[in-house]
Amino acid sequence: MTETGDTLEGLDEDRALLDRTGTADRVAKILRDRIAEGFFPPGTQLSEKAISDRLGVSRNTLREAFRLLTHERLLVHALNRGVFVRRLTVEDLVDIYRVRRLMECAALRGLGEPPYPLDALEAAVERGRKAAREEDWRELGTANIKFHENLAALAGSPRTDELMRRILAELRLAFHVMADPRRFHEPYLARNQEILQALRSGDPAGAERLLGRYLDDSRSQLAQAYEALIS
Amino acid sequence: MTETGDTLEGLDEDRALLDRTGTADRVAKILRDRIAEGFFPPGTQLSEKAISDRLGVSRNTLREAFRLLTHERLLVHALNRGVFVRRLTVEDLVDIYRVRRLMECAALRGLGEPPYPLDALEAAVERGRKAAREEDWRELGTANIKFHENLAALAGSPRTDELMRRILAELRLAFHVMADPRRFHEPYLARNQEILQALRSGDPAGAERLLGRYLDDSRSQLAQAYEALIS
DNA sequence: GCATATTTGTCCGTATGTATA
DNA sequence: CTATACATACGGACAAATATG
Repeated sequence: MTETGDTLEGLDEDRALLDRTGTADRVAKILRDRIAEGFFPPGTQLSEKAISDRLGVSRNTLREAFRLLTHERLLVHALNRGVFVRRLTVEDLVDIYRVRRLMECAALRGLGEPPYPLDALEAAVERGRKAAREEDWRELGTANIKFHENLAALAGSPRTDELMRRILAELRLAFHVMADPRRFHEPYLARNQEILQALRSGDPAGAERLLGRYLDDSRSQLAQAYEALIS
Repeated sequence: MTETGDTLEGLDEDRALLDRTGTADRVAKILRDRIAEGFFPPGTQLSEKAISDRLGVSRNTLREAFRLLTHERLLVHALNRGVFVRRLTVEDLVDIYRVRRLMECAALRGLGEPPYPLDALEAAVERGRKAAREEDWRELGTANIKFHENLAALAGSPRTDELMRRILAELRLAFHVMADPRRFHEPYLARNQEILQALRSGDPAGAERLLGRYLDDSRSQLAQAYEALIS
């Protein structure tokens, strides 16, 4: 039985987007978005033939797209068996939070004198509040992630930005298999606000403390629920 | 079969997976090594036809290898023009050192109580001393890089390890275009030893201070020389 | 600016190897 | 063990873009 068969429906609309720039990159973007929104859940096999037929591109081109996403760790490649949407282990989760703590705290610690460019952080919080009002928990999760992406961006390093994008995209793989998204996203909106407030008042050290606790709590909660889920 | 036979059974599959790496991966490794050793200097165009002919693989396979290396930032891809060995800008250099400072210092700061697992660091220093004795400056540069790779590895995070490997491979692109490699590698051997000594004596904070100065000095020296070189 | 040769982008058909039912 | 489905890798084809004279 193939998990692929039933989940190919919406791809026809994406076909229209296949104009301009490199085909493989465009295909990768389509698949990346599908994975990010949970359309292809972790564990799904992505069949070369099924998808290349549906998207109207050759298998060679699709394979190039697969390579891209494999390097972004969204797919895993089993030799002679094909590619599958990554299934995170608990160890992966723990490591992702280890890196987040390293990078996000280091970004705050490296700040100079206030004021800081906090516009993007304000926007992310506002986006989260709107999502919470509308009870759109997936959107709230995305907004929270955006907040921390922009937090790390305070380091002012393109490579750090890319690393954070990658690692948070990975983390989203875990979000999509959680049963009760509200419980996993709503409490952290207020805590993001606290962090932002500390930064606004020129207290990066305090913000770093809050952030450290935030990450520890989030990791514990997620890892615990995740462990129960995949066992 | 004996009970021993049963417990060893699974290993056969692992062995099979080990030798059976795909052609594209093997090609990528060949090219990666060539680039790392400076055989293909930055700016070189890598022709699809020339290389696929020479290596005896099809163009499609070679292109997959190119994709891998492009994602490792060792190659750049110009649409309809081909792939070229990456040419670092001064901004790239500065950003690489920004990330190094972030990651390496954070790794030291996150250390718990001594003693620490310093074997790999000792080995890297020893390798550097040997290279210095033999006046093999390229090898000394490699040893210094290994030292810092293992320094970051103290964080105990697979993702951090991978990031450091990638970023230090990028940095090597700059090393290869430097005129006087001795001046750029020899002074730092002693400073690595100092850092190691601080760690041995259970003083990670001191090691972090030394490391910070090391990175600042190295960056300044490299960026300055590099700027003069590419202008 | 133009015409030509070269190189890349994309796709196809096929033979072979591999895993799974 | 066999059959089936799928991935791997190759070589060839043609269009499109680019470089060269």
